[in-house]
Amino acid sequence: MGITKSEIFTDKQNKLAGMLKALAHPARIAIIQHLVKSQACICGDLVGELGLAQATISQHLKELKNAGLIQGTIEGTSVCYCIDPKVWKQYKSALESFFSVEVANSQCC
Amino acid sequence: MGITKSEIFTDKQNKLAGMLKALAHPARIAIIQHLVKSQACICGDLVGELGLAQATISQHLKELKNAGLIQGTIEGTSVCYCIDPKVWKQYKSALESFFSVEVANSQCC
DNA sequence: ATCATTGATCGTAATATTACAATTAAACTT
DNA sequence: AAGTTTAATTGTAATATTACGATCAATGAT
Repeated sequence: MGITKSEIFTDKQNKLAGMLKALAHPARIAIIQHLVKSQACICGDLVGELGLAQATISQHLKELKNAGLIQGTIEGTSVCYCIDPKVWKQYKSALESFFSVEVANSQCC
Repeated sequence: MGITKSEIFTDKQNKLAGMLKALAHPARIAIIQHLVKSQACICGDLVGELGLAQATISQHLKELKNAGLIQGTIEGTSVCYCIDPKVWKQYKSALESFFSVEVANSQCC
């Protein structure tokens, strides 16, 4: 039906999936990379950099904001976006611990 | 329009987004965790474990298979699924290098 | 005050995803 | 051979996502 049955999974599973989803789009990856590179930046920049319409970028920024990954502060007519280092580290360690499990090296079955 | 404009992003960005997308669902996280725990397992198991219909789980398994994360070998009437350790390590290092960039610790702007 | 700039929001269209019942295909069991 | 079991596939419905034009709200510039 297009709706995820969140209630049957653990909080951790839902949260991890949500984190991954927030970054599961090349535009959002590109935005994050751009923010990292310039350490602080303005939305208008991105509209020039990426080849997407202003409304579309604003939508992606909103998702990243909802995920807590970025913050925006109003700066005159423009908005200054940057990565929230605390949340970034949380993401990093959550994914690290997910991927750090040992996977059997033997052939399947 | 619902279609991602892959052509305007780099291969790396598209690939990374694809990796994240493959895991961006709690059911797929749960499947991976179950496979890790039991090191090798059978689909029927999962239908019992998770509370999803067989068709739905089969669909999620297909996506993980397309992403290269799991392999299935036919074993009589059932299929034995397990994680591909090589691809798993690729994911791990790709995400590690994405998250390893230093993010400014100062307040925004 | 008027105009320009910037970015959020609204409305809409196209496509993708999630979920499941029903069916099918393949291999085992009797 | 007939029936059973297992998992893939098909068809379908509901919802979500992606994208963009148009508009709106807020601030700055003239």
